[in-house]
Amino acid sequence: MPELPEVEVTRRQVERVLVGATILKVWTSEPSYFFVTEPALLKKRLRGRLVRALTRHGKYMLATFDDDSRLLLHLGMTGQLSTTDFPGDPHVHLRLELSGNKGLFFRDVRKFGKVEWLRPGHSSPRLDKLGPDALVVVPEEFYARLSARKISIKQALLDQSILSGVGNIYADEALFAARILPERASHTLDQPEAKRLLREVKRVLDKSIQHGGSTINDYLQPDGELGGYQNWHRVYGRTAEPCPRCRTAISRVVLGGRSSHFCSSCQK
DNA sequence: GCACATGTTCTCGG
DNA sequence: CCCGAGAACATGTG
Repeated sequence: MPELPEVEVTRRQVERVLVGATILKVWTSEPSYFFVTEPALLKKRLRGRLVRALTRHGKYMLATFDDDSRLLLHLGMTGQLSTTDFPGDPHVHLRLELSGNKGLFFRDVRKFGKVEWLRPGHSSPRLDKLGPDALVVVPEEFYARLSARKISIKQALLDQSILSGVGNIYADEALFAARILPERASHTLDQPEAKRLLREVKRVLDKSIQHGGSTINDYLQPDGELGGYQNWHRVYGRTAEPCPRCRTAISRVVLGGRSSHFCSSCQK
């Protein structure tokens, strides 16, 4: 479900109920690796806190509280934040009761998501190793980072320590738009190609945010609405369908353990 | 039963 | 240290 656009759409809606609210009550499911911070400690640290801000870096959201402690959230593969509860649903792992009769609910079927509380003035290794956000990075830095690596450009885009926010869908869509093959070695892209690729990365991410993200299986916005950008995917999930530019059948290969969809004719 | 899934992280061998 | 392949995490869908 969640790459940068889905996380940003989620952040914008959650911000409206969370910022300015006080956490009155915290409910958690049983301990699991979903909880980087143990549920018992998490409850103790969150109760009574006033939320000052909700920001995003790549696929991570970060809530900042009145005492300068923070809460790091990652949606993993199937995580979703909702402003309404899922009564009786066994996949809900965190429920926050907020002032003003509001609530925030974290559901995650596969539990690849993460919740980590950060004490004031402290960070987290997961946060520290992230590369620049895909919507913020400038072309010069993007090019420099790609030039330093011999892995495929597809794997470079997916590596969150090189660039953060791009996942499997938007990597394929951006490479198609920039007419670059996913197997191309990262360091073989020249400066104009890197610039073109970054422009398309940003264009694809922005457009998806405008459409509310991509709903492939179960992604829902916090208000329960479906995303709409899946209808604009040009190669992702379209193996063997005609390329929208040249009608060549879309190819699928596995790179870094993830499927890559591309046109072997118009991507070079 | 099998293949596959929008993510991250670790291991092993080269 | 860099790189690729494969697996692990947990659960669902087709």
